[in-house]
Order: sequence, then C-alpha cells, then structure tokens
Amino acid sequence: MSRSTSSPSARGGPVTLAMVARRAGVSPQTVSNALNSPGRLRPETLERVRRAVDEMDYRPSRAAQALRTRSSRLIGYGVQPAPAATAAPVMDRFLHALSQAADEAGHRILLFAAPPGDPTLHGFEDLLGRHEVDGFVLSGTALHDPRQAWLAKRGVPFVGFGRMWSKRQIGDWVDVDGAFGTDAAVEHLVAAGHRRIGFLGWPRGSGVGDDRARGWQRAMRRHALPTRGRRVESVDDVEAASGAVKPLLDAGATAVVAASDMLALGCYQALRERDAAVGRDVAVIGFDDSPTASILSPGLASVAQPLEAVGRECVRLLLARMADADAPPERLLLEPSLVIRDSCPDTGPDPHGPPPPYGA
Amino acid sequence: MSRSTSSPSARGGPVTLAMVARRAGVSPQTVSNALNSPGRLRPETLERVRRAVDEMDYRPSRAAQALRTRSSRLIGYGVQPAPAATAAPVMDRFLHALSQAADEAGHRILLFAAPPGDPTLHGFEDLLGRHEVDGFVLSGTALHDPRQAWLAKRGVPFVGFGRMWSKRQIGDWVDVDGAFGTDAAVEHLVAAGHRRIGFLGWPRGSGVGDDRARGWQRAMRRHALPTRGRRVESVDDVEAASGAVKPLLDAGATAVVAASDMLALGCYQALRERDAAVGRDVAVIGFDDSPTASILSPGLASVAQPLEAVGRECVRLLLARMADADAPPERLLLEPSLVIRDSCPDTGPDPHGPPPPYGA
DNA sequence: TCTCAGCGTTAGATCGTTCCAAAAACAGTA
DNA sequence: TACTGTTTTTGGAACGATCTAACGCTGAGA
Repeated sequence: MSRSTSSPSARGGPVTLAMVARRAGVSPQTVSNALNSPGRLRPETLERVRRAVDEMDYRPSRAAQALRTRSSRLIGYGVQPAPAATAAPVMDRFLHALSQAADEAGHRILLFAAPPGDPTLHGFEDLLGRHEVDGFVLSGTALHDPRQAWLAKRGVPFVGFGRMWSKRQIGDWVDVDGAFGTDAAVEHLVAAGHRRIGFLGWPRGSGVGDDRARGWQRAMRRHALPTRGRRVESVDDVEAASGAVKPLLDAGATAVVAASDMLALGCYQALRERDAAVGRDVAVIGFDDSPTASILSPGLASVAQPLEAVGRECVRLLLARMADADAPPERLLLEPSLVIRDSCPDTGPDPHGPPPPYGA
Repeated sequence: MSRSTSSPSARGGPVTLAMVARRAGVSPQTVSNALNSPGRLRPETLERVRRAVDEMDYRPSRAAQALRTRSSRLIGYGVQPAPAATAAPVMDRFLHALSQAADEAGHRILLFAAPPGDPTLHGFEDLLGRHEVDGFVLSGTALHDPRQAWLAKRGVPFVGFGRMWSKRQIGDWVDVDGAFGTDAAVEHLVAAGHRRIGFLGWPRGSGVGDDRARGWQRAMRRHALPTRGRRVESVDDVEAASGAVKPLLDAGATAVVAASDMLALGCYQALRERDAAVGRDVAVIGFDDSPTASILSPGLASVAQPLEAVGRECVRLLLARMADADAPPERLLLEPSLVIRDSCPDTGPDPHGPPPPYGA
C-alpha cells in the first residue's frame, strides 16, 4: 500500500496509536513500546508494528505526548531587536545553527518577543506557567542580567550564549573566547612585522569589550611591546570611532585591532580622511566578521565567531541539563578564528620612510 | 494571598482547572467557560472565578488545550541561512516583527530548519503530521516555489512574505512594492536635477529584481528620459557589480539606482577606482537599507522595506485564513520608503564641466 | 512438585482541557 | 400552582498518548 493512498489528510482525522495497533493486531501500548523502547518487543512483533506504522504514515501527536510526559520538547529563545546594527547577522546565523541543532535532537526553537530589559521577566513566567517550553537559550547576556538567577531559582533548565561577567557564575554557558581572538590578531600582525599595534575598544565596563581588550594586551606583553597610551575607546558608532582612533594614528600606529567591525569601520574613515590607505599604510582587524566586513573595499580582516559550533553546543548543554538537573555546571569557551582580508596584508608596515613619532 | 506564596512551582504540580474550580466552588467546566466565553456566566460567578484564577496564578496548560482543540497556536517559520550576506539583517528584523505580532495575537513562532530547496518538503510534512503548527509563514519565495501549491493542496493555512512570480497566484501574501521604491528613488533624483540615471540590477529572470527594474523604467519613461543601454546587470557581489557598472559611468551617468545595497557598494568601489566621489560626482541609491548602508561613508541612501508592517500583516492575514479557509485570498503590497543619506545629496549633478558622452 | 523471577504483552488509569447534552435555576405568563 | 422558555451551571465523555501494575507463560532452583 502506498503512502499517498493512506495519507491521513485524505480522509477522516489523523492516524492514531490505536489505529496502528488495530492494524498490527496488538494493543496500543505495544505500539508505544515499539516506538519508545523497541528492545522490549519480540523482533517479529516489532517488525509487524513497524510495518503498520510505516504503511499508515503514523506520527505521534505532539500535543498528546506533551500532555502525558509533561515535556513539550520546545526550547524558548527570546528575540530582542538587535542592539547594534552589525550584530544582527551574528544573531541570524546563530539562530539558524541553534534551530538546526535542536531539530536534529528532536527539539524545536520557540521564539517569544522579549522586551529588552524587562525586569518582570513576564515572558518567561508565561511560557513556564503554561508548560510551553522545557528550557531556555539566553543570549545577549548583560552585566547584571537577572535572568539566570531567576531561572535557576525555579529549577528551569537554561543555557546562556555568553558567560556571566559578574563574580557569581550561574548555570551552564557557551561563549566565544574574545581574548583569544584579539590575541591571535596581534600575533598575526607581529608576524607580519608590525610593532606599533593600537587597540580601539568599547568603553571599559562591558564584559565582552574588556575581554577583547585583554587579549590584545596579553599578546602585546608577550612580545614585550608597549601598551600604555595605545588603547583608545569609543561607543559602537562609526563617527565616534573615527574620532577616537585619531590619537593612535597621530602617534604612528601601523596597525589597529578593533573590538568590533563597526569600530574598525571608524578606523577606515579616519584613514581615508588623512589620505592613508587601509592595508598598505595601516593594517586594520575587526571583530565579528559581519557581512559588512567581506563587502568592504579593501575587505576587512576580522575575528569570526564559530556560531554554528556555539549553537550546537548550546543545544547539547541544554539537553544534558534537562536530563540531569544536578550535574555539575558545564562552561564552554570556544575559539574564534581570524579571517584575513586585504585590510591586513602579510607584507607588514611600509619599511621605508622615517617612522613617525609613536608614544608619549 | 500573594502570588508568590501560591506559586505553582513552590509545592506540588501545576495549578489545574479543577483546583481553581474547587476553590471558587464551581465545576471545572464553569472555570473553562469563564475564560473562553465569559458572557455565559452570571457576573457575580464570573467575578468569583476570576478572583480564584488570579489568587492561584492559574494558567491553562497549552498541551492540554492543544490536544483538545486540535490547535497548537504555533506558526511555523522555516529558517534558511540567509543567501546574500546583506539580507541577513532584513530577515532578522522581519523575524522580530513577526514574533512580536504573533505574541500579541496569542500565537508563537516555531522555527524549523528548512534545508534550502528541499524538494521533499520533509520538514513541513513532519510538522503537520504531528500537529505541531497551525500554519506557516513562508519567506524567500523563489520563482518556481513548490511550497505554496503543496500547502494549498492539503488545506494548510499559510501566508507568504513575497508574492508569487509565476502566473498562477496561490494563497495569501504580503510583499513590498519594489517598483514603487525604485520609482521613488528616480523621482527624488530627477527632482535634484539628475537626468542621466542608470540602473544596476540583478540578471533578468528573478521576480524581485525585475520588479525593481520596472520601477526605475516606469519613472524614467514618465519623465521622458531614455532607458536604453542605461541598465546593466550583475550578480549580488561587490566585485562583479563594480565591473558591471563601469559602462554606465563611462557613458556619463550622474546617478545610479541599484537593486541592492550590495550592488550599490560595487558602484562605490568603481567610483573610488576612478577617483570620483560618491554623492558629489555620482549619486547612488541602494535597496534594503541594510545596516551596512548606514555605516558606510558616505552613508548610502537606500530604499527601506517596512519590515515591521510586513510582519504584522503576515500574522493578520494568516490568522484570518485560519479563521475562514474559504475567504477570498488577500494580497498586500506595502510601500517601502526612501532613506536619504550623503550618497544622494539634494544638490544634484555638478553643473559645470563639459557633460561627458552618454548613450550609444 | 512448588515457587519465583524473567519475559513480552496488555488493561486501565491518567495527563488537563474543551465539547455536548442534559440538568438546574430563574423569570415571565396563564 | 403549573407551565413555558430562557439563562446559567454541570456531569460525562472525549482528545491521543504514556505510565503502572499485572497478565499468562516459560524455565530454573529448592
């Protein structure tokens, strides 16, 4: 019998467990066992049930399963409007990876509109109260984020994309090692012959930004290169960044590592204003590998986050947590990778011409 | 009694309809009526039930509701990795708007990984077979997209973001009037004094691209401006676009309307290569108002899609379709808006200097 | 011979809600 | 008072799956 002729939508309601059981000549529970713990059935019975399931194109009703098992197999993800414009594509790729990983594990991602910074956590409360989700994936974790503590207190499984920047760590998380990324950027620049490498970061106090600054500093120290006065700050805005980076350029930096592609773009603008060429005169490396980076000219070298891996790991940790609430927390730091483009050629700084003044 | 003390998670299982009924001194059915058809209750009874619901912080179980009503109140959305890099933020904003609108209507968005161009439509089949979703929102509709026909044949409610480009129209959709956008762009350029306005589009045959070309052509004709030889084509890639636009610039175009921000960026690059200034020498207008557009320098004027409105309307149409499967199809064309930035100054083309040759 | 554990299977209850039809309460008329 | 008709309320049966406890059967050990 072909699938199409016995298609559920063709006639009547959906195919139920009981219908399959009748056809296979067993009880409904046996069909359930065939699907959930096939080891309990005699091989020939199993085969008979399997055939019936297949012939009737039976699929268990999610609603009934959810009611009975008290588990919806749904994972909540609160969507916020992307704060920085360049961050949107990052979240887009992450969401896709997350959805794919969840699907493969028999779960799905449920979106809910999370008003940014809603202190009442009303959305979470609602989803939980109605048993709509089994757990949450958090992203865009801020410094004093109340969500982790709130969820942990109620014993709700969750995993964060982004570590906790406060001292007290709560729950599982997956994060990208920003320091590793900027460290690698410096390493690459040094290998290309750069010595005067500045850092264009966000204002201190943001966990992510400070982390990225740390990697630059660490690598500079390792190579015995000075860092004092070679770090400037700006909010994530092209104009502001363009202004902020000027002191670095004035002091003769041959390379700039930026905490975001947006900041790197400010660097582009500052260089253009003084008729310097990005890449040839000054190397620039950004962070996030946003779509903008690849379409700029010259292409912006950037530190790319392994978003597919982050999505996969988030799902893995969350499922592990749901399976065992008392397991010790797991925290994962993934390594980003440096994407080299024309803004950062291998040739290094222009060796001829008197080196301009640098430093105090 | 405060909410916190009677919180469901505090002790025992969840608060059920029966528990509320016992407290209010009515039957479970009456509580259900109080929530679903309050008009049937005597005002004082209603008030009593409402108070009990409130005091116990009761929320109906979605699983049980879904099982009984055969409706999950979930809307499926297949996430594909964004094809063009610059398109990602567009989908991000759309998804947020969609989620918000769905939430407000008491529904939620369920993501599922849709392998791009999967002809088996396996994901859809699975979601439907298990009654996981009540309907679908489609996006990224291609020319010979099989999804609409497939869904329509089975009577599944759906709405497309993007019209159908084939002759046969199926189902409801919401789309952005691309021709209106490029028409408005030309209109703006003409008002600023431009006459030699070229169009940098995608290769013919893509519905979206041809639509955007049509608006340019329409506006040019209206102003009795020639279009022959003033339209060039390129795939959505900066390098390719940069090469493709050269003939237009060689012929002395003072303005270029592009079918995407990516193409517009190719135009930026071509102009930079010949030391011409974007905005001053040649005006450029892109399409999509991607984040990249706003952070470029000079800022790229672009046609912005009303994504929030599209999301809202998608949900509205979908709910209407779910309420009445036989209603006549509704199709909505929303107007994009022109975002003016420095790439397109009001002053128009430089009047001095001999006009370079233009045309065959 | 009797007991008992192990095996694959099954009957019956259960999850929390809504639908249906019938019962109860109420109001208005004869 | 009895009768009719209209609210308002309620018991019982689904919805479709899974869980628990127990079924009959076989074979090993006492």
